[in-house]
Amino acid sequence: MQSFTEENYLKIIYHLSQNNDEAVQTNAIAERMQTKAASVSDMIKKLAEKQLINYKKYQGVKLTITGKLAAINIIRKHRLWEVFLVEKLNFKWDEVHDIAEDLEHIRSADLIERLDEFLSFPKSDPHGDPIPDKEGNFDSIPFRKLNKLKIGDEGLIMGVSEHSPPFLRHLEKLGLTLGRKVRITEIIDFDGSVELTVDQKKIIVSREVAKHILIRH
Amino acid sequence: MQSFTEENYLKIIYHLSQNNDEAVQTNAIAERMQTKAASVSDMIKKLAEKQLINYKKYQGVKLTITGKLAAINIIRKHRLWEVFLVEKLNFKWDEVHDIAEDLEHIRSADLIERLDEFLSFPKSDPHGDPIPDKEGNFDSIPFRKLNKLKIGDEGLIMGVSEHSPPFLRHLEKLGLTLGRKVRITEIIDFDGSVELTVDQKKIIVSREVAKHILIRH
DNA sequence: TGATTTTTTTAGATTTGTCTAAACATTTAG
DNA sequence: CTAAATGTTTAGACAAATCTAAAAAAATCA
Repeated sequence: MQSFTEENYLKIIYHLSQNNDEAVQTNAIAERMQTKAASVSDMIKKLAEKQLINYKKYQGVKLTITGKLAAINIIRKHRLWEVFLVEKLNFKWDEVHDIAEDLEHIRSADLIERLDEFLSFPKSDPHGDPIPDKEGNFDSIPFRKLNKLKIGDEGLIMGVSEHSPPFLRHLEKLGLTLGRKVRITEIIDFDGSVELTVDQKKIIVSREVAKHILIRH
Repeated sequence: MQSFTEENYLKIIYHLSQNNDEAVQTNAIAERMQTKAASVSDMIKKLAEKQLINYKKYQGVKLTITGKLAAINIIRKHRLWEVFLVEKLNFKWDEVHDIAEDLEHIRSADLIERLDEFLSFPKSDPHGDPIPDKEGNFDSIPFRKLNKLKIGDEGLIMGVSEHSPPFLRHLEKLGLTLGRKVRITEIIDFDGSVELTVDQKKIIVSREVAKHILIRH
C-alpha cells in the first residue's frame, strides 16, 4: 500500500493525464503538488520502482494499469465522501473538498463499499463528477461546456470543471446549481460573456465562468 | 496542531493515566505504541516542548491541561466514528476499532460537530464507553465489574473494558451485548468463573472475561 | 546551427519518527 | 548498603519526503 503522499501524487498524475493523454511533466506535477520539481523527481523514481508509473528520464510519466487503478480508487473514495458530507451532514458543495481530501486516504475497502451502499450507490458527486465503481469504471455522460453553446441552445447543468469555493459560491448565488435547466439568450461579442435564463431569470456569466459549467441536453 | 503520531501518543498517555493517576512510565507507553523505549523518550521530549505533557527525566509523564483536552478530543472523534460505523454502516462492534483509529485523526471540528448531530448526540459508543462533549466533559455513570458481583446480584451490561475482536465476538456469541440484563447465579470457587442468566439462558464466563464486563444497576 | 532559455535531474542537507547499542539512573534484593 | 536487575536516556544511524543549489538535458529561437 502507498503512503498518503504517494496517493496524492498518483491522483494528480491521473488528473493531469486526463486532459492531455501525453506523458505528464515534472513541472506540472510540482505545481499541482505545491512542491518543487526536485521533490517530484525523487518521488517519480519511487513510484516507478513500485511499477505505478512508467518513467524515462526527461520524458515525463504515465500511469501503469496498476497506478491508474490506484488513482481511480482514491478518486472514488474522495467523491463518495463528498456525497456523504453534502447529503448526510448538510455541508455545502463549496465546503467539502478539503475534508474529502483527508478522508480519501482512509484505507478500508469494506468501509467504502458500505458507505457506497449507505449513500444508495450514487453515480456522481456534489459537483457532478462521476463516481467510478469499485472496478474503476466510470459512467461517461457526454457534455458540452457552456461557452461552446449557441444562442437558443438549452440543456441541464450536469457538472463543473472548477472546484474552488469562490467559484462554487458564485454559481450558487446565481442559482446555477446542478440539474438546473438553462437556455442561452445571448452571447456578448465583446468578451464572450453569456446571457442565459435559469428559473425564469436572466443572468450573465463571464466566458471564464461559462468555460467551467458542463451542460447536457 | 499535532501529527498523527503525536496524537496517538497523547491518546495512549491519557488511557494509561486513567487507571493509575500516577505519572506514566516510558516503558508502558512503548508497549502500547508497539515501539521501543528509546523512541518514546524522543517523542516525550517533543511533547514536553509543546507543553502537552509535564516531564522530568526518569520520572515519567503527565498530561498538561492542553494535552488532556487534545487527548479527549481524539477520543471523542474515535467514539463518534465508531457509532457512525455501527449505527449507519452496519458494522459489528468488533469490526470498528481499527477503522476508527484512522478516522479519529481527520482534522475538522466542523465535521465532528455535524457528525455528532447526524448521530443524534450519542452519549456512548458501541462498547459502552462514554463520548465526551466538545468541551471535554464526560457523563460518568458508575459501574461495577462483573467479577465483583455476588450471587443474586443483577444489573445491565453497560460496557466492556477490553475491545479486542476475539473478546467481543465471544460476548456476542454468548448473547452478552450492551443493555442486556444479567443475574449472577453462581460463582465457581475453583477459578472464579461466573455463572449467570441472560435472556432466560444460563451461561458461564471465566473470571478473566467477567473482569472486562461493566455492570450498572 | 549554435546560443539561450526552460525543464529536469543530481547532490547534499534537513526534518520526523524510528531504530540499536551503550550509558546512565533508579529500584530491588541479598 | 552494596550489587544486580530493571527502566530510561543518549548517541549515532536510517528511511521518507522535502528543500536549495548546481549540473545536465531538451526545447526554443534567432
